[in-house]
Amino acid sequence: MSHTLGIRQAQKQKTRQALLDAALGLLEEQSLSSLGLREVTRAVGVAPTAFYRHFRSTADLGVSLVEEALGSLHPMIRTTVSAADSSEERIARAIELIAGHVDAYPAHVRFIARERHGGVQPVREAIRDQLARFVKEVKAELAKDPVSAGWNDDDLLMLAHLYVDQMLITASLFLEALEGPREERERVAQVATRQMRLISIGRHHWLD
Amino acid sequence: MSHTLGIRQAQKQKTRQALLDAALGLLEEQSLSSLGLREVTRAVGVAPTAFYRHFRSTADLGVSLVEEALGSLHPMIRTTVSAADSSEERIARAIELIAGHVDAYPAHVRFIARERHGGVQPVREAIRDQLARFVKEVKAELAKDPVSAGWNDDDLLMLAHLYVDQMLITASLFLEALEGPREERERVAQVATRQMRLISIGRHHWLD
DNA sequence: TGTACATCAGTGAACGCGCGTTCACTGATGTAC
DNA sequence: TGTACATCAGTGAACGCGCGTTCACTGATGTAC
Repeated sequence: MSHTLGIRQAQKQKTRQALLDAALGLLEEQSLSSLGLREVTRAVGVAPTAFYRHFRSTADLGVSLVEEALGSLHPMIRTTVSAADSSEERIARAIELIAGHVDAYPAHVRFIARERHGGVQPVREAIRDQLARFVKEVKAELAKDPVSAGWNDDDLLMLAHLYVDQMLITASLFLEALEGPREERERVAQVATRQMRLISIGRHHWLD
Repeated sequence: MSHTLGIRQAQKQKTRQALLDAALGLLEEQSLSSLGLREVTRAVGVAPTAFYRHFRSTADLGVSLVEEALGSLHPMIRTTVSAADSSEERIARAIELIAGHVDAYPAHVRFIARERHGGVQPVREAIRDQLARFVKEVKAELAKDPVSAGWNDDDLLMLAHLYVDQMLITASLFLEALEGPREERERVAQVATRQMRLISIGRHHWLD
């Protein structure tokens, strides 16, 4: 059987996760730079001082949230991009995948969109590092694609950036549409699909 | 001669502008949702209560900053986009224009990037409204361009969004590069140029 | 031009409040024998 | 298995501090005559 954590360790992890979850909830209506340690512990139902058993500061908690929000996304990004070009059907699948992720983890998506350019430096850096990894991985996927034959490194990097930024923009638009009517959601999907299509066309004629 | 403000009105405007400038400075290292009214008045050298003679709250001040940062940008955007397609030279000019604006008004650019998805709803809405105006204006410019002959409304809208988002992304990258070495700045310009080129290619083959 | 009154941008004291951080603590869990 | 000691996640009181907001005020500027 697999290794089981001791009772103490298990309880500690549970409290830590409760702090992360509570913070994520509170961050729907404010930025990390105004999030108070006491707010978070109050939401969880522990003493303010318990916070320090898990994080040095709210900035530190923010860095952990970045890992939680983006860390597990790498495999998904890879497969999405490797299938993101060529056929119309593949573009549609990629858009649906983004929409589905926003539906499943709206608070995480909001957090990343908000703090990417937010007021807390270590968190900005953590996000920037994760996005740089995405760009690198997307670039590697693109390099494998026959469509990229003859492309140089700078061109691949440029396209990888374009795809990653496009995904973030689309995710953020789907997020805004969550609170609107159903048709808003479809408008976003339609615009995003056309943009992907235009990028795909540009890609195929790049070396003309 | 032009109408001159009374001494009282002139002094009031001067204080108001000092509050806006001080806030913009303080916002380089934090988000609006954590900006304190007392911080701002302290930086200007007036009593905290003076703040209320000009703004209801820091959120209100933020909305004024949005107007200051984006309100005067519409003519620039229009001309940039109407010249943004077709030749390589025109793309280069557009990129230079963005780089120049970031150099001239880094704090304004940072503020918009930060608060576009930030924690203060009225400010997010003010930015969203201004960007929607940009999209509308860009779309109108694109419609005039011979390259857009035969394009339907949705396609024009999609491309207008793509251009506006691309400008914001590029501006935000130039901003980050301001603190780095000279070569970083040129790397950003190079990537942005190639992306504009790819979009331009996609645009020309859209109706193939 | 001079006078008397109105306006109003900025003042300064006062308030109650929640903040981050410190500290010595408690008691359940873990470990050595 | 039982016992004695160590660990350490979470507690609760206490601290000094800066916050947003209120209020009655002052005195320079504006206006009416």
